[in-house]
Amino acid sequence: MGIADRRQREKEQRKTEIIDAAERLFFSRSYEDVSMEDIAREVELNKATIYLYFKNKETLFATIVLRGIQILKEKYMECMEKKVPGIAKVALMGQAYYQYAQEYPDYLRMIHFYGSERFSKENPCTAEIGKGYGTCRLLLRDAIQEGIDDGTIRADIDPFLTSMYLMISFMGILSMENKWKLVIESEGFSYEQFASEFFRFITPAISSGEESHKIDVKDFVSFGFFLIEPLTPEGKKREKS
Amino acid sequence: MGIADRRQREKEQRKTEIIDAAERLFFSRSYEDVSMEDIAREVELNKATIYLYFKNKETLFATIVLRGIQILKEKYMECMEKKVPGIAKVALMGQAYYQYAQEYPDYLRMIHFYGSERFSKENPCTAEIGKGYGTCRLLLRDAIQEGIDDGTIRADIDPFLTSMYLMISFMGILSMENKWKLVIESEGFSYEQFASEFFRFITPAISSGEESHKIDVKDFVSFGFFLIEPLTPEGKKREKS
DNA sequence: TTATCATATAACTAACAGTCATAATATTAA
DNA sequence: TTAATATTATGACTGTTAGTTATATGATAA
Repeated sequence: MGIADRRQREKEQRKTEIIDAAERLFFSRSYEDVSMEDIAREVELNKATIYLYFKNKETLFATIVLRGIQILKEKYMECMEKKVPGIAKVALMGQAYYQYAQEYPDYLRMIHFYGSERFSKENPCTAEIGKGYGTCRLLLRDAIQEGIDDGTIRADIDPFLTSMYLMISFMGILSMENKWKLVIESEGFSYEQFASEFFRFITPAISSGEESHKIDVKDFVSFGFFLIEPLTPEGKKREKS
Repeated sequence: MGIADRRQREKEQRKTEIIDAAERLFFSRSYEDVSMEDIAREVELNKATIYLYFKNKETLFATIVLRGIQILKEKYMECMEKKVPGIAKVALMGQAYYQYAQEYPDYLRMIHFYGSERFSKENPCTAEIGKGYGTCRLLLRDAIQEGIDDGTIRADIDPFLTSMYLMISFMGILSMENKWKLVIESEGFSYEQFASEFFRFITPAISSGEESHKIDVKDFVSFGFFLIEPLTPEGKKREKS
């Protein structure tokens, strides 16, 4: 069985080599600007060989997207394990998304591109990606439920709907590299401010508002909150004015 | 000058015919699934003729997107003219976006597709589209400012940032036709509930909370609020449970 | 040494965006 | 009316790319 094993290993390795090569190219250029020929050249194989390992270009792309989703999922799971009130877990998940966007901008770009209607084929990866993202949202929902139970999150919201709203907001706000970055900067805000201020904006929508459970944003800065830097009392930090 | 005038008119008309034909196709099929040949066949012209009127496929697509943006812009301007408190204008704009998504799902789909990184070329339409969307956001910002001034919106938020957050949320929530529709429905919610409940969720983040200015959501239902149907007191309307 | 099988490839097809030389048609000038 | 000119339309083309196929290579097993 040793030989068959080795061949299997070699096959997996080849596949990984192809993914790695494709990733290098997709990280630096757009989907349309990377041809299968380019990838073949990068991995030093014939184009047709790639088709022995991947059904098509979409599947190869999706495989890389899946890598990216797995990393995000792990970040979310870590948030859930923290021993903090529910609302803090929600905040941590917001921060996790932000950190992810900083650490893996290319994965995030690919994830969002894959989300566009251009891809919605029935390749097995798509289901896997959906499941990965779904897990993140479920973890967020669980965190919200915890917050409702421990009194830090208002009890009249639905955990599922709220997890959707927050997920969509996170995604929208942290999707667009260059899309609205220019608009934000032209108004005298930094991208960090834009992201961090969002949490201050959304907090009243989530928080139970109970004095006894009230959480000071500054508390969270200490353990790495969504807020990158403590806010001034009046909550404004415009650079120009 | 009559002849030159007529020729100009005829040229404009041809252009419109091409746009109309392309629109019919792009409404029913995706960008990639509509070829320039298809459009040529639809408008009964040679493919090369289309290139006399439009630089390329992207520009033709962008022209249709621009049509869609104009309609949205008009909706937003109407909201701004209403004689209601600032927070109500914000709500009306949320509702305008929802109504738009119901009335023109195909335009909305095209708008969002055009927003993906696939297009970011320097064709003049792109700038025009950006300006159109920008106008909507500016109107929303103005409504927020009005709300701060009249005391219905909390004064510690920045109108610009808040307009960005709300715009991104509206877009995210109303973008995805089928993307999360299945998820929502599998949880026993209707798409309408999903959209309307969002406003109830977000209100505490915007509202000044001043008792004297407090606005009852039911007040808005009467003049066509974002909320499609009055919510039950506990704010839950799950169909299954 | 030879048969078998998986892996790799060169050469191919089909589809599409965009171009160009040429043709058809309308306008102007004689 | 007719010839010259400008405008609009077209068939046939190029170049590129995703994906396929028939064939070759090389390792393993008999």
